[in-house]
Amino acid sequence: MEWNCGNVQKWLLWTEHLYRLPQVGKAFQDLDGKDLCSMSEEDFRQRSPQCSETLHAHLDIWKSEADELWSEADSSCSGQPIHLWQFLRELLLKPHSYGRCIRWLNKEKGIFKIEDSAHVARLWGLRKNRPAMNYDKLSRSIRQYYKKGIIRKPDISQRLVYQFVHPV
DNA sequence: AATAAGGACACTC
DNA sequence: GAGTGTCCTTATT
Repeated sequence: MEWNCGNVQKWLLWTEHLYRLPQVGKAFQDLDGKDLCSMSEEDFRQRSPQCSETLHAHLDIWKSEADELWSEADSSCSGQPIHLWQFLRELLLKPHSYGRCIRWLNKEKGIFKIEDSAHVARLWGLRKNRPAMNYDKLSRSIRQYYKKGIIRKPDISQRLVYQFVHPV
């Protein structure tokens, strides 16, 4: 609801890339976030007959995750390079926003579980501007941390459960 | 089918 | 050269 026309265009660009859509930005040039949110699927159809279904569905996903995704998109504009382990820490520090997709199993020991791998990967992709990010690739990066002593598997290995070697 | 481990290579800073 | 991102094979759950 706070987006200006530029934010809308950025979202469109990202969505085009994600779903390999043709460029539709021009058809939405004059819209800000409020306009976009008030659009029905029929409204989308009038502006972009080819992509209306995809755009409308994807906007629904964003609406349902509005707070968290807005903060991600916002910080990616002026963002410093962030490491994956720092990003995961950030999410874990905000259980109110992210507790449904990643949470501590044992905060003292730094053990955490990724409850929704696709969601966490999507958030990471947003932060890094990598629309093609998924859990396969995110987890590969986590594994790189094993030999660096940043993250490891807990003593009793469980799916989607990792442990920070140096808990805060 | 999803996740896990790690090699290999490309890319950006 | 670091830190991924991408792709892949193989094994495990």
